[in-house]
Amino acid sequence: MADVAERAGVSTSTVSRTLRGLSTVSPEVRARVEQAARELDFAVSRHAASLVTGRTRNVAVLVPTLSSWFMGTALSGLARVLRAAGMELTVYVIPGMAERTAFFEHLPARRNADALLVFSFDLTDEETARLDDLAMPVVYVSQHVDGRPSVYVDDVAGALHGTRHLLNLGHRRIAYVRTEGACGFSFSSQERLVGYRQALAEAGLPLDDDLVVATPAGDKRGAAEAVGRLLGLREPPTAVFAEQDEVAVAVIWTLRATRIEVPGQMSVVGFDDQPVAQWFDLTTVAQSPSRIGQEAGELALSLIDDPGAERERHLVLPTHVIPRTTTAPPPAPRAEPQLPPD
Amino acid sequence: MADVAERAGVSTSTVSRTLRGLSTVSPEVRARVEQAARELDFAVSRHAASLVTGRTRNVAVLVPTLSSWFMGTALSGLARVLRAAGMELTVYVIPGMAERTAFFEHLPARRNADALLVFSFDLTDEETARLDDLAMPVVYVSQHVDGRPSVYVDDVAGALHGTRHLLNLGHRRIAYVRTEGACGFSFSSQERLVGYRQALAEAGLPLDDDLVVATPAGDKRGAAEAVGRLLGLREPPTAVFAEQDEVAVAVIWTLRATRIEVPGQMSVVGFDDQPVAQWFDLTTVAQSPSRIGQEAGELALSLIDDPGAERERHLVLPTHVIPRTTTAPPPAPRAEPQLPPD
DNA sequence: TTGAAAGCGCTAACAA
DNA sequence: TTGTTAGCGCTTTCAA
Repeated sequence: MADVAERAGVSTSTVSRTLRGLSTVSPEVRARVEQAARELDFAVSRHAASLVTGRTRNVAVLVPTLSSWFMGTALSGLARVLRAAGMELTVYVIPGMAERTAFFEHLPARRNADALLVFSFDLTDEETARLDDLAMPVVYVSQHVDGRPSVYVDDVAGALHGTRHLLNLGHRRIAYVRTEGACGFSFSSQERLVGYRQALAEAGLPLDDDLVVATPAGDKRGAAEAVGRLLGLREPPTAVFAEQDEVAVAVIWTLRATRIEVPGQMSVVGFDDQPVAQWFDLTTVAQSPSRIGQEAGELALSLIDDPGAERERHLVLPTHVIPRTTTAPPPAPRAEPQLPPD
Repeated sequence: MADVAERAGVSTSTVSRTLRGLSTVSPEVRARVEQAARELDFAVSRHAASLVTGRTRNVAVLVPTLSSWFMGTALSGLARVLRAAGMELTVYVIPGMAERTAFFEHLPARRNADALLVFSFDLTDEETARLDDLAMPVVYVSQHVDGRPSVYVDDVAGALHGTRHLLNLGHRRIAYVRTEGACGFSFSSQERLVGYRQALAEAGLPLDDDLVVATPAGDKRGAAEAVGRLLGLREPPTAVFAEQDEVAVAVIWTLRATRIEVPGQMSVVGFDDQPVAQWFDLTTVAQSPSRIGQEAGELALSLIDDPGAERERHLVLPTHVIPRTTTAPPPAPRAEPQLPPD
């Protein structure tokens, strides 16, 4: 910066003021400084700047992975609003327990970011408490933490509507396939199951635990086992509500391999509306991670500007059912022996 | 840090030495300092540290998007090696031309990162030159830039082997479906087409431009048009090599909707081995973005430590064909009128 | 093995 | 409107 100042024949303060766009610089001087900065390819050191301002112009995110549709899409949405605000994005990827422990022990984001967005973790109270004394706004995404700003999709309503869609088609035996082992995502998982149960209760149907099975996400083998359990029931389901599209697709795969027609003999509903849902023409509950990322980013920015505001703001985003071709009315019941035809 | 020093009854220099793991600290003092740091939840300000060391312990990446399988997986691999090295990861998402121009104009990474990884862009010479005087190592990923460190998959060989697989099955009319409009990814795109042509040339087959069609990635409609053009040829293909799995899936979708059997009447090969390839049981050329990310990260770290080394290192990663159920020998040719049977 | 002091590159308060 | 000066929180000589 001293170089720029010298070349423009001004002091470093003036260079600083010019480069930050402060209005207290005369046009001629501004022009000279900008010219000099361009010629010298000068870029302000954010480090030096934040040392004195205390603001880093950097937002940190904590994510379990980068390689999922949800995370990729959400972070793209977030990145857009941060870029527009001139903020940078630092990503902490915490795939397992060891890394998680290390992160919470050292909290490396401390003093190195202006805000932290925590995605899709099911935090312990202790971990939440650690984040509380981080001295920066923390926004919880895809989870709700009481008394802290959170952005999430209405999983309960989504599952409720998806299940209702099946009920409205006439299904009475509806299974729920949840994911297991997807530690960190268990939050949405719980909520969706609640919505499913709520729909059944509404319809006056009993909750049959045999109809709730689990499988690791995206695993053909596990899905086959889960479907196998359902098909082996005394009274098997005529429809399946899957916690995620990937699970729905695995279920459909298994059913088709067994020559069980979808939706002829079994209807399937997913949750997400990932690209794969289109390829399978899957009826699904759509959510918009990109919107989630965007809203979370905007909330974080507003908290940075005014740490008092919206401290307890919960933003609940909507979902909507997209009917496609994997749902239909249940097959006609088999002739029931005890009732003579006509 | 002053607080920690006071609490431990030492100078800030000693705290600094302790926290950086320097060996010139006596065990008792080290214990006291670590204790104090823990009690005060102290984390070093990277900003202040880098101001004096000149190293930021931060690696920047430039990516066109975060919401693709390739990027998500590659960045996960990269994040792993960076975390192990105690480096942080800053992501610049540059989805369009406007953002790209802005990035290259200001080069915000300058002085704010120790290295830059540029993913999947087809850079102009001018842009490359800009990056050259960034005063930090720049690693090019998924592209080769002469004389600069690059990490990429052997797209030519991949497409060559994929096409050969079709040739070996007996196919002679093989179409190539490329993506268009996916600006920034055009590099791999070109290379794969080269591999395809090479395979045909090897087999002594003519290059028929009618067999090369384009479609926007992941677009059902566009794929239908492209497939339509192929099916309308005087001599339609019996197999399709698709530049990416997503395109292959769209092609299969269209074919099946038209009651053209895959692989009975048309074989299809993809490139990537994304999860969707499994769901479609797609024969494909597999690459490992996670490995790419990892290697790129390691290369960047080594360049940071020793800017002289490996300055021109090109790391070319292998691919392999995964045969699944979308490829088979071509259908028996129709009876040819001019030859009497037997 | 430890401490004192200088200074990294910037911004902010104050003076001019 | 501009310049001078102090100091942000560290690391790094250099001296002890």
